[in-house]
Amino acid sequence: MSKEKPSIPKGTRDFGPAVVVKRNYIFSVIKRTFQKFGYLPLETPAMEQLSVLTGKYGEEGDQLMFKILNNGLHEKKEAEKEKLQEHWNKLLSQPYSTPAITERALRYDLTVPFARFVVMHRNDITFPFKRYQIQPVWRADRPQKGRYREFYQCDADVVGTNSLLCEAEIVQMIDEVLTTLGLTDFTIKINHRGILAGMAESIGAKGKEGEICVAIDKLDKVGQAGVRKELLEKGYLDSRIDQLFEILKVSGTFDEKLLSLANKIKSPIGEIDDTFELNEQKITINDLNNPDNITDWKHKKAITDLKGVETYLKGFKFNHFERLEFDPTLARGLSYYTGCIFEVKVNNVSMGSISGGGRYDNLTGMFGLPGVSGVGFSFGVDRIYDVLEELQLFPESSQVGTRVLLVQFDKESELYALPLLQALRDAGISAELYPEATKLKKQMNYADQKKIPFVILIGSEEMASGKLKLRNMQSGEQQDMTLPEIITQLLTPEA
RNA sequence: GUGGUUGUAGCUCAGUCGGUUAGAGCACCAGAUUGUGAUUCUGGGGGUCGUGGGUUCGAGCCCCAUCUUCCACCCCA
Repeated sequence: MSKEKPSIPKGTRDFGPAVVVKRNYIFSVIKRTFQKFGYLPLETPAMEQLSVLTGKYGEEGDQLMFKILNNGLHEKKEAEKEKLQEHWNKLLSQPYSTPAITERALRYDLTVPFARFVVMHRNDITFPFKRYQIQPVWRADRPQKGRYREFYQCDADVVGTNSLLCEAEIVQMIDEVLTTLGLTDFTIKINHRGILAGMAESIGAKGKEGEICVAIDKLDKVGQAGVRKELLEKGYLDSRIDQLFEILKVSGTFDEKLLSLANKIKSPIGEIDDTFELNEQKITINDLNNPDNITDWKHKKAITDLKGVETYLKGFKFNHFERLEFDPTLARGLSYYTGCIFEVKVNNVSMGSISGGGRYDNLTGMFGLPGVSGVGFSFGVDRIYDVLEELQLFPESSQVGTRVLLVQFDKESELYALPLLQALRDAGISAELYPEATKLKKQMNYADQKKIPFVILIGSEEMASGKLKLRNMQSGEQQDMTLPEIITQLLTPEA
């Protein structure tokens, strides 16, 4: 007999019945919306080949990946042991994984496996291909609030089209899901990798938008002073940082911000590229609507993409523009995004982003299928759950369960109850019979604990008369009724 | 990966300066009540004080290690 206390790995959780019911409610809202927009379900294995995943999420991602130890390692033949030892030493000496030790890993997100799927089945699927996927992913991150090592993502992605219609629909889906869940105060932030690249170039840091992004993404957290400090440490000059803040100083409506930024990043201030002609032409709102009028400038696409998304949304008569914010400081790290990027924040709750996504032009290219652009986003269910719990937004109706419990007294009443139980179930009422003829107190208590709203008592009197005793557990009222009457009553929605 | 934090009954937590047999509320079980839950009353069970070492005559309390929780970084859903 082991005295060992059972436990589960760090950052993982069990979900009890009450929690699963609520989680399923969230899943169902998300699924319904995805399907409404024409996305179909897909599932992929929990583990992928390590080679499929490595290098797709940057250095950090590679480190946070759960790698799977090859099986049979302890059974290797004597002759191979020395070689194996070598590999182990290599593995222990530095962050390096050898195929002799590990060649599989748990999936880190759903987008890369999806790209892998698309490439593998390129001949079987019709493009544009729209799929949604709701499965757990694993990251060896250190657990924190809203941060787990095993968590669910709900992805919707479409590959095989460049159309900004997809981006616009993503905004709509986010808005619809969160609104349906009862959330009202949230912000869908949108930005574009081209904006970030343009800002980097404008301060003479072409190609280094990575470290600039990491810094400015914290603007709302540590303020200008904090960002300045970080950039100074990275070797940027004060004057350059001033330029950066000047560019970021945008305000007003979506269009006003876009226009302001368009003029600020149209021409690099720093390290002038000889092949690039300084464009003094002032961009106007008209130019945004007819971008062909503008002579080409770097990162024009970022501006016209964002404008295009807005135009589609206006066409949809999207009426929640106050929730859509163009935020040039939004800098999502995932290394594969190339176009628009999204992030969603619920306001006035202590929780990071609950959704994010973006367009990626070269994910399938990494698997040998170039020229297939894709865009997608993901909901973090675990975080949405915490937010709904904090705001007490789970509806009572989302709590499903048994509606009526049959209480038995002895073998005779148990047998008598069986056809009744079946009839109730046939009528679509979730019903259960207490499986033992124990004391009434115990059976009633069971109904109470499970919050079963009705109990049917079947004793000798009831069997003799055919009138069953239906007890309302909330009010305590009971009345004698025939089975058809009971079924009618239970099917009537509560007033 | 860095810095901090937490762990005592199923749950939430007390536990004084290191000193006898570690407590409370809730929950659970039984009875009051052999055809009635939630309310009331009475009684009961339940602890290797996260784990492993150390200091001490003596450790829930002090020291070290380790695991876990939560938080801030890095990064991210």
